[in-house]
Amino acid sequence: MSQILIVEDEPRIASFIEKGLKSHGFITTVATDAQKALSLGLSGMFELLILDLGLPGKDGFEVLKELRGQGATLPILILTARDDLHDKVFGLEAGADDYMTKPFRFEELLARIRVRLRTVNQISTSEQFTLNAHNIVLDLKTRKVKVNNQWLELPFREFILAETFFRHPGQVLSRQQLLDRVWGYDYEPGSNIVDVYVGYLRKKLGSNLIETVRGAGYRLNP
Amino acid sequence: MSQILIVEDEPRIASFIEKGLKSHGFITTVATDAQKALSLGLSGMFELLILDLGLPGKDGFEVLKELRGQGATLPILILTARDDLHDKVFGLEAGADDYMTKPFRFEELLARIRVRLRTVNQISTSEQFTLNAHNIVLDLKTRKVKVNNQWLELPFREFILAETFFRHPGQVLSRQQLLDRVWGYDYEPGSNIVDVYVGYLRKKLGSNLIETVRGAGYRLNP
DNA sequence: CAACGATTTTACGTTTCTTTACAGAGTTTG
DNA sequence: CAAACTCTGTAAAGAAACGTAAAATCGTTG
Repeated sequence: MSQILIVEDEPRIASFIEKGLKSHGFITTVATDAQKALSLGLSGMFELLILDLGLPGKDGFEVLKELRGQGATLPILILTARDDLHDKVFGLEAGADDYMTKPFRFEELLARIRVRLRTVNQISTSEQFTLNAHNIVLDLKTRKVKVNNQWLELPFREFILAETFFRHPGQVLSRQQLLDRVWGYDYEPGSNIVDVYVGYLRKKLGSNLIETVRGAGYRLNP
Repeated sequence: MSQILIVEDEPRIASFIEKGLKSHGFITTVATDAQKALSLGLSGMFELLILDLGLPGKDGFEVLKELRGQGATLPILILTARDDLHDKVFGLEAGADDYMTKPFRFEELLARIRVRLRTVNQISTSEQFTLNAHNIVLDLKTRKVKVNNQWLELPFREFILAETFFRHPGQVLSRQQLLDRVWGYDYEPGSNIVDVYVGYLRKKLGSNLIETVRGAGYRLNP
């Protein structure tokens, strides 16, 4: 599977990304400063680079320019804080292939990585575009759901939440897990937004689809 | 009957699981460290593995990865402490088939084991989805109860307690046994919660269903 | 900017679970 | 047999978890 280099100095975020990618079969390496980032990035070992522009001393941007200057061709996906719009624009001009603003949802990072890797490895890794359970079909491309033989479009959050359940049928998913995956890693804790959205899904997809596991979370009835 | 490998270093829990499984006809082996777990897990002798991720030194996770890395295909059911849930968010997908948080009820462990073994031995062991006695029917899937020809939904604890009685008709079940099976193995002793719940069931299902055996416990009147 | 849909928070009602307290039934013992 | 004690039954209070309507916020679009 693909080797991915993560350039990130905040341990919490680095760990968030690393764990998630490893569990999806990627091989990851973390570089915490510009020096390591450069040497590893130029080594040719990696198929994709995730670069946090918020490195201390604005080094992230330098790393990007230097890598491209030295002829590195691997896809580079940059992470920026939301208010650093400025950085974002220059980042793309300086050779980044894509960017995400922090905080971000893990699933979205994954999707963007897949897009970039697919353009590298021409071999389209026969991906699945629908998920189903309980006579319900999720179409991952159109964000539509077939329920009672009727196609219905779901809002963004609702769809991602549904997708998460459908990817882990029968498994108990805690509110925190769902927050991480659907809303992002640093979402305000103590919110009941997961409950609210589970309610929306039950209303639209049927009330016996997602069952409550008291004290633990929710589970897709498989 | 099936051979099950239990990887667990806490003797109390290992014994809790082992006794319960043996009494249900499984053949069990306990491994108390990562080394034994690996060699036994790879031996091909076992049809299912119960793995405590809380092994000393975070070894549990390594064992999981190593087993899958070496090509072990047997179903793996992991146990985690509730507070470690977050840490293990991604570990779940690293090859485990199911997981439970500690403390857990024995009946639930049993149910999950049955599910996993059914997918291995394709021979669907025509499982029973209802239990009945005294003109009362328990529907194990919907958690509903038919009494006086009326379907009635029971709260979680009440249902599990009822199920436990129905699975052992005529047998005296001590308060401790019921605590272990319905509430979990480390529930605070000295509580009269079993009495309270027996009271609930009597009120809902009829007062002559469960009889008191003074000084010993309760028994389902068969 | 008004209108709209999506998202998030707030607030509160409901259900489920647990403890507590005490009444009453049963047992033992002097 | 009555007092003392143990065991059981149950009401009620309290706590925790969950569900959801409605208000507030945010972002987009005409």
